[in-house]
Amino acid sequence: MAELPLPDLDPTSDRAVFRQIADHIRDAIEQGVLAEGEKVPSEARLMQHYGVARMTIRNALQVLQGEGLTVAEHGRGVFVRSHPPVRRLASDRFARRHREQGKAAFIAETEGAGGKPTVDSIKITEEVPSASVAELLGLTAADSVIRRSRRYLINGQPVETAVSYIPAEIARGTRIAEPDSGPGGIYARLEELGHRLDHFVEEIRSRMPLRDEMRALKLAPGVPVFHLVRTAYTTAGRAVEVCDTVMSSDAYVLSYELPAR
Amino acid sequence: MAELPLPDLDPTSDRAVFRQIADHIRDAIEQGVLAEGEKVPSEARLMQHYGVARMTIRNALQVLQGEGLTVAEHGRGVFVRSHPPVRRLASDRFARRHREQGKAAFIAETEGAGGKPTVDSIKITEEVPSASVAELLGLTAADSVIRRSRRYLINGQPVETAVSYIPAEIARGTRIAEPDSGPGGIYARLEELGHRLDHFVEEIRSRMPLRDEMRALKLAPGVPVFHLVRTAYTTAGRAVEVCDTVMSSDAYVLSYELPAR
DNA sequence: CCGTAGTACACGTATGTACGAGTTGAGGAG
DNA sequence: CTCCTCAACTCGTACATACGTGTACTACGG
Repeated sequence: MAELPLPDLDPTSDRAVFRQIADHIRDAIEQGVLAEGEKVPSEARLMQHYGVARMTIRNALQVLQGEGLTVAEHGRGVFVRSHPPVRRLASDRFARRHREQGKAAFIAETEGAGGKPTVDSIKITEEVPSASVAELLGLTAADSVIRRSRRYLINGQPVETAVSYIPAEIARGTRIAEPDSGPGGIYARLEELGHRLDHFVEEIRSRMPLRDEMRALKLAPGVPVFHLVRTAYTTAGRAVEVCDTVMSSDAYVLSYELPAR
Repeated sequence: MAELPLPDLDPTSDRAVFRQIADHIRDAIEQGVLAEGEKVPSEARLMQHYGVARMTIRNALQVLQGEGLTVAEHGRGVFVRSHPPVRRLASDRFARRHREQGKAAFIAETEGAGGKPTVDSIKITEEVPSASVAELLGLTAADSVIRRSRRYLINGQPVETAVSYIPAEIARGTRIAEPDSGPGGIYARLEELGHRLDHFVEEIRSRMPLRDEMRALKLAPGVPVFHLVRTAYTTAGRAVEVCDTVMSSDAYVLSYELPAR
């Protein structure tokens, strides 16, 4: 590794030393002096360069990690985070013409982009929905739902977890309540059952992942998630599915078209 | 403050002590034992309770702060983050019927929700666009754009920064190039100039804020941002504006309607 | 009664030390 | 030549200590 030219500390500045150091390294990353995947000087080297204690260096590195700029690997070093190729989700991704090709949206898209899609951890239960799901589906406290949860992976890398809720009255006993929901996915099944889909509403939040989500999606520290809740409505105006998904934010770009009229 | 009932450490666990402590406090927050805005026991008290060094406690608190669950206030204590009321952005927010009311989208919405909207830091320049903006607008390297940047606040709290790019050929000399763009905002001006708007395309990313963004939006540590790029297209199929906005993720829920056909 | 100075307490920054644990590569044994 | 051991280097965890700086309450004095 060539010598990384880091500036010296400014003793007259009232900015904390560890912040100054974080600034130096951040600048190096943003200006490409430290490229993606490249190794940041070790804690020991930085201590020597700046003449400060190890904790000061670690504080600085922690700042960068919190910003999602670096990842520390135990025993190897600290590296500039490399961003994986992103999936771009277009607003027509659930259009019927795609569904009629016989593949679920995720599989079709991923293969189209040259990736190897996998779905695992499929679990199906019947239960009483939470208050928010019940409200979205227009159900009362007495109704129950079929809950389909699963995890999506691209080339073995988890990118998204999803949980669908369908009124049990609709889905019970159908293929929707089985692990393999068949060609075209559950939206195709819903239409076969006479629920002609009209539109979806998606609500998007962004936040830091919970502990379980961090594990399920193998997220690096400092990577937020999209939390997306999609509700499917039929032409009759009835909500027939709610899908609650959590997506790694650095695997996705969401794209929507809005009317101006 | 009543005594917070925290469990003891599990010495047989191979989970790091500071992680165990973070888990305890996180559980207390998630189960509502520690409510929003409530104070987490001080570092000194936690040291005493667990019988560990201050650094161990600080590491634990840092974990929670990185997850966006708590905020430390110098001299006061550590508090459970309270989430501000969120603005829900609907996909019809740029519909013409709203525009014709004479108010810009942001102002109308905020007042409707009972908040006091402000716009500040309005800066207007003419410059050569970046490659990505030029591509979205379909411009060549020789063309320049009018750049309108501003910051939006609700009740004095900054929630969003936005930068619009409009081809200079369209906007130069018009009210679009002036700080006060007039009733209905720049979309109304564009339509008056004969550019009838047809639709918008929004691309949404989520990531941790840069330093400047953190300052401009007064973001707490551990709060990600939405990065939204909207392109406006006319009925003639021409892109007439690109708007690049950064929004505090805990002030917004984005909502979109997708066709199923 | 009010204002202010002082003090206790809170988190922020920084130093130094020690040991644990994962990774890597060099060098020796077979 | 190959395999294995071991040393060196890396980050992870944890201890102890000190002082700085912002906050809030109390007690004193005017």
